[in-house]
Amino acid sequence: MSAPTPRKTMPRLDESLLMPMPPFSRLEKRQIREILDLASVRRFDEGVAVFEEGAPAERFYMLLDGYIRVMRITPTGEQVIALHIPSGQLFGIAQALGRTTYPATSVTASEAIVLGWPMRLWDQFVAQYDGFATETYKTVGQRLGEMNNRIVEMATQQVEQRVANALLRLINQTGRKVETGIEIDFPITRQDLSEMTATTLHTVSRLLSAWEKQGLVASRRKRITVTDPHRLVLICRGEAPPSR
Amino acid sequence: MSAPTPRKTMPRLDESLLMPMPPFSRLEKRQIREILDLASVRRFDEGVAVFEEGAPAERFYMLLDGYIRVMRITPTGEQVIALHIPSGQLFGIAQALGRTTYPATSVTASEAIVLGWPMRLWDQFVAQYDGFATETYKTVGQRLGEMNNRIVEMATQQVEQRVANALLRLINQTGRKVETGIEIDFPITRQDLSEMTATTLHTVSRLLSAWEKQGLVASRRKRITVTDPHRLVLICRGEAPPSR
DNA sequence: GCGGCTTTTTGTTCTGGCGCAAACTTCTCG
DNA sequence: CGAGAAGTTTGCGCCAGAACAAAAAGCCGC
Repeated sequence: MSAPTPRKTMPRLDESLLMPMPPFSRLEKRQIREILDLASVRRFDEGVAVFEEGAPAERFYMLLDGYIRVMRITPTGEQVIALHIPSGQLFGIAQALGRTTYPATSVTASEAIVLGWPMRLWDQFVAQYDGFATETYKTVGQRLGEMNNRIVEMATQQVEQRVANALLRLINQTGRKVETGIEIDFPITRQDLSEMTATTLHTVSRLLSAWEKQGLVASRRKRITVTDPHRLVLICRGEAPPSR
Repeated sequence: MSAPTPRKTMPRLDESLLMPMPPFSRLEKRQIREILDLASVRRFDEGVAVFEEGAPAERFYMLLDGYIRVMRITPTGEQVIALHIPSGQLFGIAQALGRTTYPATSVTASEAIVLGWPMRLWDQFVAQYDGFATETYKTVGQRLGEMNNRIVEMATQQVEQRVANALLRLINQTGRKVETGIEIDFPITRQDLSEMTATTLHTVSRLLSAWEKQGLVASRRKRITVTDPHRLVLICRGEAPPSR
């Protein structure tokens, strides 16, 4: 799996691309030019690994477009999805946390455009560019908080509430408005959802079917639209009767 | 609960106390003196909150002696223990992750001695003291990794394996060698263990009883000694027959 | 050494959701 | 357009572990 995507250095990226991204937002055009000139650009197909858990952390990345799925695989082959990263965020920033290997695998959840820099530039970026470190650690803090929430959820909530929570988080972070509601912006299977919520694809399928009957969600193959987020919130708080 | 412990500024701490702690290990005696002179020292009884989740993050801390339990409480009152911090580590370092409130509650798991500084000194420490930031983020990275592991564990392992894992982690990080094995260095109840592993105190009690019969652990009220870590490792890998 | 509190143990019942199995639907690609 | 692959739905039985219940053991202060 994960066929190596051919390196493809695109013509010349415009500075305006990086301007709105938090780690670079305080920089001047000139500085962003420098940074861009040091970067390599690659396009990845959906479902391809950018880097694998345990590999030496040789590069760090900025997701320009698409979505990244951060996952871990157990010795017995089970997969657990830790989180999804939307475009505009850095990832693979092991160095920032004193690590020399990647702690998890990053797979593209959709087609994606990725900037990459050699890890040795990290300290340089931190030292040279104002706000780079602060903004980066803010992101780390958010991810840490999210993981914390997941632990609490998994420890205290029922499957139904966890799945509702996962859906809400997905539409908040990666939702796209459509006529009928909010759609998750990348292809996602029942299996994926089950790997995010520590359950089975069967249970997720049953829940989604039930919700669809009640008009909370609509789904096609690999696509999920939340049509009534409000009632989903009630479910994830346990304030609605179980859907099965 | 958590009666306010009277502020007690101790006579004058010696620089050698802070020398071996990673965040300060690269500093000179003179610098450590400066840092110590800015700190307030407090002793906390067991089971007292140093700060509460959601409170404005006004200070950051270094645990000089004892153990800290980091926990979160759900709206319905259930408690989840996120991790234990041994002495020599910083905690309450919200600022480092761009937060303005504490993300969790810190309670002393034993009597504890704590140094504290106003949060406004954080940026100053980072800028002024070599290695302070690096070492701190290394700790953050470790905690993040640990939380990650817990998510994977909770998602893929059975209760028995999770409890075995929790015990092993405890004796690794906070174990003290005794004649019969390795004892967890602070008082810990079945209830606590269940809050670390997302189960009930009843199930933990049954497991510990079974293990005690098999000679893996020995326990008195609030004290647990692991007498055969090796076999516990087998259990947490699922390579041993279930103990019930 | 006695009363009350906290912690632990043990028994019994009950159920959420997993495991297994099989059919069905939707996409893809030659 | 037809075959195969990938993804989804649904039914059924079972069991790990929670919920409920109660008693026993250990600890503390007076």
